[in-house]
Amino acid sequence: MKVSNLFSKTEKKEPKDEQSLNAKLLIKAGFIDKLSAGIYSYLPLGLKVIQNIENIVREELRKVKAEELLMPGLLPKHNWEKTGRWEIKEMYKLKEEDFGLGWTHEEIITPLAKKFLKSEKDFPKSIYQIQTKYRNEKRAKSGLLRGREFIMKDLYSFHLSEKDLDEYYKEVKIAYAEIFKRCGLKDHTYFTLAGGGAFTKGYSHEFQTITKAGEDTILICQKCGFAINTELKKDKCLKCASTDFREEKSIEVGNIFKLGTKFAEAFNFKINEEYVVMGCYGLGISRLLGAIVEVFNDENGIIFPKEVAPFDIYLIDINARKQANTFYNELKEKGYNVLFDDRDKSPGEKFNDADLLGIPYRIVISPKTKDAVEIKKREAKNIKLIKKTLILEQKLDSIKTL
RNA sequence: CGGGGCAUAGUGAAACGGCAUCACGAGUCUUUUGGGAAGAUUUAUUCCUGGUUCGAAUCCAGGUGCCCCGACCA
Repeated sequence: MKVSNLFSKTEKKEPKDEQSLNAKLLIKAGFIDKLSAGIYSYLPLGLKVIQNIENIVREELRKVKAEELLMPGLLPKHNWEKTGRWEIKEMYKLKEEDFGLGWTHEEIITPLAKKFLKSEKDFPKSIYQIQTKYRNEKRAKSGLLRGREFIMKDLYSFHLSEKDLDEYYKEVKIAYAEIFKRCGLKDHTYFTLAGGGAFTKGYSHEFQTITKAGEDTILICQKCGFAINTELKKDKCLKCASTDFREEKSIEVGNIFKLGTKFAEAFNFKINEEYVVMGCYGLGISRLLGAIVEVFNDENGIIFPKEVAPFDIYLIDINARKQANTFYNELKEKGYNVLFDDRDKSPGEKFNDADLLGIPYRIVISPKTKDAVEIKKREAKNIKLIKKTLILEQKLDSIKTL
């Protein structure tokens, strides 16, 4: 991709109508555009990151044998009356129509599963979707961290016993940990015990990413690392009984619930006279983008972890357009995702944009560099001179001197 | 849903009740090129509705939108 062909352009100034870091940086860099409070467009650059996150989620969920489907977003009142959740304030309802916009999908997936899962042989089963959700937030805030419209992955599992659910729940927990690790958030994300909200009366587990922009507060056990959401107000670790906690602000990026038989009862979903046991597992895709930006940035812009970055390399030429164009094509042939800044702009402006966009590697070609290129990791201070052939022969990540 | 703040060009800002101005961006042309270049030129129903006034971006009333704090929640 060439910068001159990009749909979006970077802004020199931050938007004045955003206070949160993730929204400021993502708008300034041209990843998203605000339509209304808590409602954003994902521009081509932002969508690339979203798709990278989605693909990580898909790959990890494949490992726990979940199948992907897509349910409607426009949902009939009928289903919600069965569970008594039509009156929940978060649901956007259409005036004079018995429809509402989907904020979660238990009411749709349960009767759908009942239609296809007919006998013991069909269990266990887990299915998920990645979809735009709508929630009537009284106060949308913090950019992508709390929107009225957002992208969410919701996975639902169906079991014939509580024990089987427990086992699957553990598998999903591991898959989630892997997802957050690949998104670069391993050291910032904690498995946390929390309340059940509108989903279950029991406990739920959250994946909480530490950031000052977060709206939750968690207590992290200093002994075993297990965390508890302060909404529960426990005074000792439920895992190791230690009372030594560290308090942190955090944002919930994933949440897993054991729904039990609540929804199976509402829709009379039984196998061999026993209600089906369900689990549900949410993960905020767009919120994750916001959280990543909140965690990884500096005064010059975003610093994307490599697996989610929109491109691998930001290529700049200084009075060497032709050589850069050749190298651009060579890099592409080697499988790199390259963003080539081919604009007639001053080098300083290109350096600034390279930093702002947060692409992991920046490569500069100029008459000075000859058969080498200048290469710099986004977070590094120093520039290295590396031969072109070396970069084309091996993977960038495996070049030790970088 | 309670409280506070704000609303002027694509973006960011200025203008005492008296000609809407500046910077950047974007378009065209010329010259430039190692951390946000230079010149010329083009680029606006001052959020909406009503009121006060000879005259309103400015004052008043109502509305709408956005941000922040609180309550609530992925």
